[in-house]
Amino acid sequence: MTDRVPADDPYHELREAIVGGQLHPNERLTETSLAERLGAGRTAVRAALVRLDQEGLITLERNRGARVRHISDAEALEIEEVRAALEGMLARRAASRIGASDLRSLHDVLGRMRDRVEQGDSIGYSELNATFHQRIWAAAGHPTASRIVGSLKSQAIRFQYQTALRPGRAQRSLTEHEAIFAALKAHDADAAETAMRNHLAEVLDTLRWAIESQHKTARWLPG
Amino acid sequence: MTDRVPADDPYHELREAIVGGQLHPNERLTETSLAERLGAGRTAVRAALVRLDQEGLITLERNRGARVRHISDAEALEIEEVRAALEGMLARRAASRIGASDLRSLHDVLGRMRDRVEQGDSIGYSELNATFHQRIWAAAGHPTASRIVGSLKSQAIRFQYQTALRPGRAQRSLTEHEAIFAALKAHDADAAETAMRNHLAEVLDTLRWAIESQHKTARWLPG
DNA sequence: CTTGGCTAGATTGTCGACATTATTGACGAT
DNA sequence: ATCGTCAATAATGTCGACAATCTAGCCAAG
Repeated sequence: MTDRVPADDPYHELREAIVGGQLHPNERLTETSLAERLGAGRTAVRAALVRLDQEGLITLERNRGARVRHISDAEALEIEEVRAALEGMLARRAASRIGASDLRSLHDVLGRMRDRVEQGDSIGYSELNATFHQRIWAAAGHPTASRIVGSLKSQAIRFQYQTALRPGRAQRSLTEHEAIFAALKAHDADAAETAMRNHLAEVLDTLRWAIESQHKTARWLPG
Repeated sequence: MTDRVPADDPYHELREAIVGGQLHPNERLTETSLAERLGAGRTAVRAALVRLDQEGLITLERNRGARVRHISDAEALEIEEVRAALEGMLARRAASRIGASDLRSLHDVLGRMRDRVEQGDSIGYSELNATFHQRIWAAAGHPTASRIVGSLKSQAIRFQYQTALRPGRAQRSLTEHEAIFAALKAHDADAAETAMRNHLAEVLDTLRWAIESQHKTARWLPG
């Protein structure tokens, strides 16, 4: 299998490396070494770095080079808040536009999520969770909001699995998703937005809890 | 007021030129001529173009150069929807955090808005309107959301004054802003979000109306 | 008169070299 | 021993030149 990368241009490769966790927060990125590793020229790497900076995945300081951006806990919470607002709107839109085939596909994902909960597979559940939300964005037919939400998601990727640590969270999360699905199936815009906002408010609370409990166990670890 | 330019680097200058309307939608941007006009090197111009592309203000096609991005009517409506969702959240946050001095400043802006309505000065009103909203973003203390909303605003700049064309709109807009202010002053988060969402729903409707009536008068003008 | 291919010009993409700026480590003063 | 200063080194910022690519206009064939 030839590692299917969206493209071999430095931008996408770097993006994958950051989002995929190969490059760690605060890690220094020197243009020449990146150019070497990616088999590209320094010019192309520079262009990629500018894009990633604008996208919020790295920070670019004049004459001081690039680092993988470290998203603070506070910032992660902010991102989650924005997601809540936008996904609430997307759910509302999706409720009135979603078609039968998208509903079936959502129902299928939901079923697989239920399996994962029963098997206690948190990682698998988190990934299906992401899929579930993405299907809703697609059904909403709102490129502008989807783009923004997608960008935010990759910034906060480091926190993706944190919420799964809380005991019993997966079970309740599943219930919340079922409520969202029901509202979408009924094409009830108000209910869909409410259900989505409720769900993401819970996620936000859980994230606060996860960050809090992390601070208790490891108070001054770098990271 | 001496048109305060953030810096003389090509990125900010180009940004100002696009947002300020000196460069028109779909206008071709050639690197050499830009470099000449800005007194900068082609390298710096290229970097600026990459940033502006990522920001959505221009489109950059490989080997085909850059153009000022044309925001379609549909896209403008999408942007306004996202703004509504985000500003609703920001108003909610602002309600619980806004201090006395920010409230005074908001009240002051509101007063000047009232003056403009009485004088029938639509342009002046629109600008104060923008100021009013920006003060709320600042009071919300939410950099992530503020950045996104600010970026969206500059993309949709072309539509800024469109809503002012509707007869009687300014008067009702003023009333809506007064409701927002009252909720903020009372530190009522729910009311603030509701008032802001109501307001932006009205703006969205008015924008739909403006676009509609424009299509009636000039059906196939390029643009 | 229209359509298709082709050439000339213009524009972008890439590379290498050099100037400018930060960082690191050694050295000497206190 | 600690701190401040300064040179050596490494990295970034900028420029110019050349290659690759697109665009516009011309010319011939149908």
